[in-house]
Amino acid sequence: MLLARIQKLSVAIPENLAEMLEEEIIFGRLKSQERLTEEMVAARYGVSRSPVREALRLLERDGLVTREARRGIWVSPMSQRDFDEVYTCRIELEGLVAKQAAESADIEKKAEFKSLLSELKQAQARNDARQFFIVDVRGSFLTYTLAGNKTLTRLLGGLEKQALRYRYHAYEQDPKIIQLSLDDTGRIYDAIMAGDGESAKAMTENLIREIWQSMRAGIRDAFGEG
Amino acid sequence: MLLARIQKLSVAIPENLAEMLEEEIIFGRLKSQERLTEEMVAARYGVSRSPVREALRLLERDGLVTREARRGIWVSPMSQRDFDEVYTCRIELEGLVAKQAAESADIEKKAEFKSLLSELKQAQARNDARQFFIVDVRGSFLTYTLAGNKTLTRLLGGLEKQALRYRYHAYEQDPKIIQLSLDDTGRIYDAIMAGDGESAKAMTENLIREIWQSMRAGIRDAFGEG
DNA sequence: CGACACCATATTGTATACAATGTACAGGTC
DNA sequence: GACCTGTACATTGTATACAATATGGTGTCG
Repeated sequence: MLLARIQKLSVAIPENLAEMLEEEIIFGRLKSQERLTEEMVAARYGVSRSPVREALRLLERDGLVTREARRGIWVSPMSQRDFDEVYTCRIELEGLVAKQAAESADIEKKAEFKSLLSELKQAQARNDARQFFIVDVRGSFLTYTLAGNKTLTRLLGGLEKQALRYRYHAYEQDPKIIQLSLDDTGRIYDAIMAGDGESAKAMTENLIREIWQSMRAGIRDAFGEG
Repeated sequence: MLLARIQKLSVAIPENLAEMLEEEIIFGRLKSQERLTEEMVAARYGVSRSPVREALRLLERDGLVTREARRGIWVSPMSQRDFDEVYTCRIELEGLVAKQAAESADIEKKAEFKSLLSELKQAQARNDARQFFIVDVRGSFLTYTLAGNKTLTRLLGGLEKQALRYRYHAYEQDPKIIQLSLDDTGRIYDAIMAGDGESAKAMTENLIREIWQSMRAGIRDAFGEG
């Protein structure tokens, strides 16, 4: 509904289902560790279990649900440990993708960062967190596209969604979190547009590391160490 | 058959199918861009299309097959571009996992590297590339286990398999490639056992970078730039 | 009273039937 | 002769029926 739709206009049922469930999970309407039965999901969306199974496989791939053979499927638990895992990986991979994006020669695509940044500012000004996150994710995907590294995009796609769960939770508790990253994000976009790969990489790593550290205690209090 | 079996003794059909197909792809019995129809695979292994579909989803997750909606499924093409993608990601993530493994306090598990190293030497002495790769992969999974980072393991699982395709191909062309990494691998194992995370990380990054560079031209000649 | 075994039920796993769609080839038209 | 169109076929996508298994409760035996 939100993330994958940016990538392609696919109309396949499993992908659409997955997108909708993703959004439910990211924005907390499906809570951590809540159980999902195939039949329930199928009934709810008016389809059979076949496409539901495939959708759940996709969510499993992206770490949003956890499956135990013949036992069932649950929304993946959140914990400080999981949060740390996601963020240590993100530091490395987001840094790499920022560098590769900066090294791209696609001037026109790079220019899109300008409008994205103003959209981010608007969303921030209106305190519209949901819109902020949506635009932020579009920025991530633009970076991925520029980097032109399908493998890296595939890996980051999953991490991004897991990370967003934590970020949205943090926002709910303290809305000013979305202000934290705006200035740095702008500087990173500038470095990418300027073709300064090393700088984009370093700033991205720092930004993610900072967000990680600033959120860490709150995550532990909310979900435990894990 | 080879890789996943190390992780668990699962007997689920889709996982087993995926393992067997993985091995076929890694060792080149299923060639790059060869088409796979669900019915074909199902008939070959004597099961219905349902578990085959799930197995193919798993392979898709790990980048070994490429799916186009309603068009079909192919063994993922190999190319220098794809090779570069896999290796730039591996440098970051394998470095990270080596560091986190070194920081583990699980002495007993760490000791397993000793026997692994001697197994590697044996395989090398006998010029048994297949065995060498199998043991090497076990070393990777031991490292992943020590790191105790499920997210990172999930990400690397896929990359590892893609990388192994290229490594086995390179071996077929020039068997001495398996000697390249043995000494460095030993030093990395030592650093992990000694708890020297930064050193393990640096050496791992260097090793993978070296392997990458040394294989790059051969990959291009064999599969094109992509 | 506790523990173990057994059975009922809920849920996932697999097989199969049917639907939708993309591809290739044949035929016709300009 | 080239290009477009329509139809047959191959293949994936979805629905449904059935099988296997894990869970929870109940009853019985020690």
